[in-house]
Amino acid sequence: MAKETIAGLAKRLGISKASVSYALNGQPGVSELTRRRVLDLAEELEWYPSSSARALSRSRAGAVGMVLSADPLLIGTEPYYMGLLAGIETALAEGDMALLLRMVAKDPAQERATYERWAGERKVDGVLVFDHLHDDPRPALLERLGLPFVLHGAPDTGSPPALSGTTADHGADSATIVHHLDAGGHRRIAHVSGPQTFLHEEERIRGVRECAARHGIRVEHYEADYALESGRKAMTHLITAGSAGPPTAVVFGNDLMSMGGLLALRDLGLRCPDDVAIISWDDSLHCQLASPSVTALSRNPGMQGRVAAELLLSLLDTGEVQTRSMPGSELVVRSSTSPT
Amino acid sequence: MAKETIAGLAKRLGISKASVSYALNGQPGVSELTRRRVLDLAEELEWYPSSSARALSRSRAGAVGMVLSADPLLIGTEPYYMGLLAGIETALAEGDMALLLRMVAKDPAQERATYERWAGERKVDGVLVFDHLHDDPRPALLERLGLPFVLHGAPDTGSPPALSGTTADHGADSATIVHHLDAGGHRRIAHVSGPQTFLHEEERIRGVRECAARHGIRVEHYEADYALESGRKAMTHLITAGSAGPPTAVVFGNDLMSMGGLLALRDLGLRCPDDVAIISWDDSLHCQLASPSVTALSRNPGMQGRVAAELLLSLLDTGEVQTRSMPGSELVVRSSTSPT
DNA sequence: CGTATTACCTGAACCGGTTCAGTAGTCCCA
DNA sequence: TGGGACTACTGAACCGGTTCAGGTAATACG
Repeated sequence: MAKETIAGLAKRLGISKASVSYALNGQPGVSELTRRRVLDLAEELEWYPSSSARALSRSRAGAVGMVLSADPLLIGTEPYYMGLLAGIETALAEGDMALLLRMVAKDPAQERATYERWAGERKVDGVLVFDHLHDDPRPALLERLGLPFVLHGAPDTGSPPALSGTTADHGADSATIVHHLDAGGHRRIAHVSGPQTFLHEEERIRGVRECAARHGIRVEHYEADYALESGRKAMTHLITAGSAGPPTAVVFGNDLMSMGGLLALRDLGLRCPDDVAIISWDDSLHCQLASPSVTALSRNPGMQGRVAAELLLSLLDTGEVQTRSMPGSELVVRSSTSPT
Repeated sequence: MAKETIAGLAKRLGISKASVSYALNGQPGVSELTRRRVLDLAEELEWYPSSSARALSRSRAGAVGMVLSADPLLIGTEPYYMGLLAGIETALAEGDMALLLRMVAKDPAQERATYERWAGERKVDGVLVFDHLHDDPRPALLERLGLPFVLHGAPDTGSPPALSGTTADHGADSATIVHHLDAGGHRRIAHVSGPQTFLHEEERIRGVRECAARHGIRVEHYEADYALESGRKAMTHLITAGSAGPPTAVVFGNDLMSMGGLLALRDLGLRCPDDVAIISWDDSLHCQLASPSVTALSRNPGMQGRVAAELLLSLLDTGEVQTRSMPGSELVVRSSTSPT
């Protein structure tokens, strides 16, 4: 229990520190016999190498960082993040990396300051970046800081890729959704997206617009901010601010907004799906529990986190910059688009 | 951008490493002039001290750990954890501590191994422990490992407290709930709790039983496991396995089980609250969105996390073992207990 | 005026690992 | 028999901070 050190182990075994180190790290330069003796002793003493000493001499922190930059309110209610986190942690644990988590209010300056600090202190070996923005300043910043990173939801920039990241086929997702609505006979739909500063929203908007055009469906776009209330407001606006007739179906950018939309319908005395159908771009327990239950695109956040983390690990390990596309999302059809 | 070191700064300024270190850490032994020069240069160069070097020489990791030990499925759906995390992170950030997060399946051996590893590697300065168990082996383990910890939901062990932790007044919470049901005229209620291995569940069960007895209310207890399905099963059992008449109100140990209960009622063709009222021991968006919306005890997980983290910080800082009781929970009355 | 005190500063040791250059010893083969 | 190659091992430097035990020089005191 007294804190042993490598020097201590060496003395006990009558060999040098160097040999102990080689033995522990599976490096050549020691006989099998010596290696066994070292490993056995380490186990017997329940000894582990000091992470800080190791980090110092290897100039490697043994940890990756992740800044969750969102409204504290949203963080607490958005199940997507938890799933993502779980996936990330699982992958990192397998690669023997620790996860440093930092939550900041939606404030670019704070996120930036965190990266600068982490890079300066060499506290993390790399970071996971989420929600790629239009003209995102973060890749350039991280590049300048020399901090390796993986961009979750990166643009597909051809090969070889310019930066490491995961890509999702938003066009295919859009098509899945629009096809489903088309099959349901909808001719006037609305798309309530998150902020267009997010690159993936831009792609989704385009995807929906183009696919709808091909099917001769009129689509109205409304920009909101992922919060429950903004979904409610969007729906109210779409129904009451009568442009050329209200939509018969509304696609929401996440589950919370979908819930808001549902509430708005109830307040307006309209029925879902009979009067207005609803689709959520994100599945979660909320969609299952709502009444009516909400048709949703299941994106498997756990898997996404896992893949992103694996990319980062291999980037740190081999320096290999690569992108990986997410497995296609699956549409879970529920009552909100199935007229009775 | 070239990675500066303390030696580099010292050379530039023509002074010794020691002086630079003293200046940076606000320690005596340098003139105000020198201190300013050092700080200015550090800022100009965007220099930060290497965390691993600092950790090594101070023998302090600058991080605290937290093991989230739960079903991956539950972690992803249970909003309580996210709120807790957000609170913890906020407090830690203010104290300049990093948060190391580790998620493991509900497996005591893995949690134990994580603590042993962290202690051995001196990777964290302390840990946050959640969900105090009956005969919890963790305090003794952490004591043996010499790892300071704060127990969230510790028993109130008089003064001076034996270990650092937060306490909640489960008796008062129980009373709040039972009073509300009593006022609603309920005479036969059921309490669907989480596993009794959790100390707080034990206290809740006792609290509900005793308070109900004082009011002449009959209470039936059912042990479940926090999952949606178990709530559903519990409700089904309570209604159909007719003991002396089904309850007119059911208290669920968390929000997920409450949702399950609601689903079961729907399946059984019963109406809430007219046939059976529901109260959740945990508030969340689910309770607000459900139809009917569910009366819930709001426990403010963010605040709880914050307090726990602050306790740990002060324990690490001053070594002071203390307990702090959580601000009382508040009952948010909604439709599920308000007959129309 | 001599000495004790203080303020400021420095060289060197230290934290606990990794790693490089170098030293024996062994084996092999011409 | 001698030398090249290989294996097993070691001492010491190094990573980048912190901290301790002095050492000046200036100031205070009797």
